[in-house]
Amino acid sequence: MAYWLFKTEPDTFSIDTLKQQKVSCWEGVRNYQARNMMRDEIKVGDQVFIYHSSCKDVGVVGIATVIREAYPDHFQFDPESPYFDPKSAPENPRWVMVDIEYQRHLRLVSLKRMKANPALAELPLVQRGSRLSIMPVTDVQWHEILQMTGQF
DNA sequence: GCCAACGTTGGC
DNA sequence: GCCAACGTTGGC
Repeated sequence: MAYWLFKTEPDTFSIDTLKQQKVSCWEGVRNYQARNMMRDEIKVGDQVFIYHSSCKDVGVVGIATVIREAYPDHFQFDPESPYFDPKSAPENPRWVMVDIEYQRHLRLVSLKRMKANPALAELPLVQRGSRLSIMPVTDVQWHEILQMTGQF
């Protein structure tokens, strides 16, 4: 079982939306590094921190579980979708998604606090200018962030 | 809204 | 395969 962090803009899709839906696909990842992790490494049962970006309270806000491994993201074929990719062919889909299930909210762990924690210096999120939308989290980092919520 | 940092594209 | 130009991301 591995740990991950998924970024989302809460104006588009928030932890509250996920809680309401209970289960959701994670569509719209259009970055090769992030795609490769979904395609090759993310497994059913993996644990995911949900992170809110581009908003007032930037940081980790909750936990979800992976319930379905990579399969084609159909939005890439939908011309009406903002995630449409005209260069992707249905017989050879370029982009994939996974499904996750809501687990619980966490008390916000802000980016500011994560940046200030030396134990998280290697987290891609904290390293200068990283814009990865999906990134691996080590066991140590996972538990450190959980500790920072003060809730365990 | 600004802007730094990073990814992608395309000409050569 | 290099690299300059361009587009996007995301914190502030």
